[in-house]
Formats: sequence, C-alpha cells, structure tokens
Amino acid sequence: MSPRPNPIADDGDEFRFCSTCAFSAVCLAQGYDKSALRELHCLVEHVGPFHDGEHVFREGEPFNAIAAVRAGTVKTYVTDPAGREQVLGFFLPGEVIGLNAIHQAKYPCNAVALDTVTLCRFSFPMMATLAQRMPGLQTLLFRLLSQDIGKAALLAGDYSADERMAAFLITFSRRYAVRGFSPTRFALTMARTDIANYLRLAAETVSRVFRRFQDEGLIRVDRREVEILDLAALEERARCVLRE
Amino acid sequence: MSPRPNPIADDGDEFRFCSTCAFSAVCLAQGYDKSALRELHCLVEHVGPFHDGEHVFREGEPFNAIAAVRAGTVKTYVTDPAGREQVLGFFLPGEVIGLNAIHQAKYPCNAVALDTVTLCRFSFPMMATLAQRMPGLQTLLFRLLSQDIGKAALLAGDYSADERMAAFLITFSRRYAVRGFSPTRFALTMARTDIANYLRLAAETVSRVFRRFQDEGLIRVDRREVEILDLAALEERARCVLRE
DNA sequence: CGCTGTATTGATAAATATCAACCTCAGTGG
DNA sequence: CCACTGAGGTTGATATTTATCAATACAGCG
Repeated sequence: MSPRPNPIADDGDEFRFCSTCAFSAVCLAQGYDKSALRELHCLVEHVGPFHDGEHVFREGEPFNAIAAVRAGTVKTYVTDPAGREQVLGFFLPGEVIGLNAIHQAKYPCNAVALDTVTLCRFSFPMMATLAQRMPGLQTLLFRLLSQDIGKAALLAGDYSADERMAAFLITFSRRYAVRGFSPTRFALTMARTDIANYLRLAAETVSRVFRRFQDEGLIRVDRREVEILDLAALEERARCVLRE
Repeated sequence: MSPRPNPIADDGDEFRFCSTCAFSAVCLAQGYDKSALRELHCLVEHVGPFHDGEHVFREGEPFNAIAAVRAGTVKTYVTDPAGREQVLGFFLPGEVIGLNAIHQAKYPCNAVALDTVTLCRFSFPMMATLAQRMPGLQTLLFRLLSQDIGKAALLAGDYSADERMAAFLITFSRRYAVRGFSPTRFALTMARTDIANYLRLAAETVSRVFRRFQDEGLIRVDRREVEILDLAALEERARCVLRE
C-alpha cells in the first residue's frame, strides 16, 4: 500500500500492553498489582488483520467493545439518506475507536481499514465493571471520552481550506510523533477524496492546497508521501484551528 | 429577555432531582436506597442565577465540576488567536456542561449565560468516586460523554445552509419537547449572530434562510419567536444532517 | 423622541465546488 | 517486454454558494 512500512505498535505480552496503546499507562502508573494487571489483560482480544477496504464495524451493529488500533489506519464515516458519505475521523495506532457507540449501545458510524489493520479489542461492559474497582481505569475512560468531544469540535469550526489543511497535517505530524515516528515525514494512508470529505472540501481543492503549500516551501508532497519542510510556518497557519 | 417565560426545570428537593435533569433517573431507575440517593444529592450545589452575558466559566480555568442547566440557556464558545469567536453549542435545561473539560482538567472553552441561568453543579472528582460504587451513575456518565461526541460531530459535516438551519431548528424542537415544552413554538434565546456563528454561516444568511423558510410556509419567525408550521417538511430538510 | 443594538434586505465579491480534460502509475495480460 | 487499462490524482475553466459590504428597518429603552 504505502512505500514505507506502516507505523506499527510493538506487540504487548501477558504483562505489558503494546507500548503505544492508550491503555498501557493505566496499570503501571497507578501501581496496580499483577492480579489487576492480569484482569485488564483478560479483556484484551487481538483481532484482525483487516485489509484495505474491510469493515471493522458498521453503523447500527450492536456495540459491545471498544478497540485500540494496534497497526494501520481506520477511517470512520457515516452515509446520509441520499447516500453521501461523510468521513468522521482517522485513527492511528494507539488511538481508540468505538467510544461514540456507548450512548446508543450500537455503532453510530462505519469503521473501515485503510490498510492492514490489527486491533486490541476490549469488551466494554467488562471494562466498565473493572473500572469500578480501578479508579485509574475509570479516569482514563472518562478522559478518552472527554478528549474525543474536543477532537470532534476541532474541525467543526469555520476555517478556510488552507487553515483546515494545515491543521490536518499538523495533527497527523503530532500524532505520529507521539508514537515515536517522524513528525516531518510520513505517508498519508487515505485517498485525497477521504481527506477532502473529512475537511469538507472538494478533492480538487485538496490537490490545489497541497500544491500551493509545496510552491510556498511549506511541504513536499509526492503521491501520499508528505514531508513537512517548514513546521513552524505550517503550525502558524493551523494556529487558529488548533487555538494555540 | 424573551417575550414568554423561559423553560425552567422544576426545582428538586432533598430527595428528588429536578425532573428534567439528566441525573434524575439514575437513582430511582437503579433502585438505590436512600443513603446512596443522599450521597449523590450531597454533591449538588445550586448556583446562579447568572444573568445575560455573565460567564459561567472561562477557557483555561481549572476544572472541578460539571453542571446541569436548571434554567435558562448557556452558550459555549472559543476564541482563536486572532480573536474570532467560534460558538460550540447551546445548552438547555436538563443538559450538562463541562464534560469536555475532564480531559485536560481545565475548561477548554468559555460558557456564558444567554438569559437568566441557574445551574446544579456537581463536583466531578466526588462524582467519579461515587460512580465507583454506583454502576448506574458510571454508566450515565459514560453515556453522556459518548453522546456529546456524536453531538459535536453532527453539524461538523458538509451540508448546505438550508440543511444546517433546518437541523438546528429540529434539534431545538426536540430538545424542548423532551423537557415538556412545545415542539412547534419556542423562543430562540440567542442572537442571529450566535446562530450564524454556530452553523458557520453569516448572520445575513441566517436571516435569508429564515425568510425563505417562512415564504415556503415551513415556519413563522417573529424576532426570536419561532413557530414550526410544517414539522414534517422541516424534518425532511434536516434528514441528511440528522441521518434518519 | 431619538438613540442603540439587532435584524433585514439588496448589490457585489470571494471562496470553493463543479465540470471536463488530462496525467501518472501500478497492475494485467497478451 | 510492453501496450492496455483503470483508479487516483492534478490542472484549468466556469459555476454556485455564501460572505461581505452598505444601507435601511425596527424594537427596546433612557
């Protein structure tokens, strides 16, 4: 799919989580004993791989588990009654999908693999029960949920195509950086149409903004490979979206 | 402020929550005994009134409590580095504000009263602790948080001015209806500029769409009073946003 | 009454979408 | 090995939506 290997979280084992996983810090940081650790591990089920285009879940399916992306990229989207697709988000290794399904007890959107995806699936009912006894886990869940409210609101604002594109690139840069990958050089795993749809732009506009950014020396784009040449300048453009 | 009295939730007492409050159902539905009920009540602090334009909290302030709106309307918004305001949402009686602050332990946005607002404030740390022993409360919190992720994503999509305005009116209609008020006749408590900003439109566009809807017989608008004349037709226009 | 802030209306401008053509690359199969 | 093919991407010309600017209306209030 992409010219360089996809970022992949290192696999966990019986006593360690995958290092990039959102849940990895819970036990250790809180100083839980081995039995609590093991209990949490019991909830984890490694699933996949899902291949490019395969669905992880579909809108309306009963919800029973959230999942941390272990490798690959997941796209979530909905389709309106007229069949128009609306991309809701992209999820990289270490990020959690399915949190928006708790409310209705069924998935409110579709989730599809953009490349080869593996997941760590956690039974949500069991996790909630365990969270009763593990304040740290409960706190983590509250935080993850709260964080997603903010994320969803980020790009909802009224910003120009340039501002949204810059913010898009910066968030990916940072999300890769957190997981130990280069913040200035990465491969976008999604098509231009997906980026466009996510940012409420036409695919042609995405092309044009990429070109403009390249002509201005901000980035270098080759197919889906992106190199950020002037991170500071790009951040400056994204400032109003990211509010810094 | 508005020509008719604002919707107000009936006050709770030591043993009952305000009837429209999101938290009212927790105890009774779960069959908790009086002591648990009293514990939850101990967390509640009635605050306000806040008057039109007064801030309930401001961006960056330390977070320690979520609050259910008891009366009035709260607007949340952020301002970007250039000083441009971005309205994030409006909160009616029974709805909960502050959920997006858990993540960073400080409020990520401003909250301001649009009319006379009273709140029931709940200490979040205490609530989280109590939720350890009350599965129903934990579940409610998870649900409220999850729900807000979806709400934030609703209007983030790429829809026309008409579609967004229709969806805006329909959601208010339904939210009032849930609280026992007329779904077809209500007063908008916010200015046109706020509606416009929230929907990523110019205030002039809001005026024009209102006029068009009125000319088409969908609604009747007089200042901030709205009457929905053809609910079905309006819902039809909002369908793609609400996905029904 | 006249002021002030909010809302409406009309004319024009700007941003972005749409349409159409073309390019490029990775497969694919002769 | 190489032409064919098709999906994804780019580019240019034009259309459309919505914003912006400017003027006016209108209610609320001292």
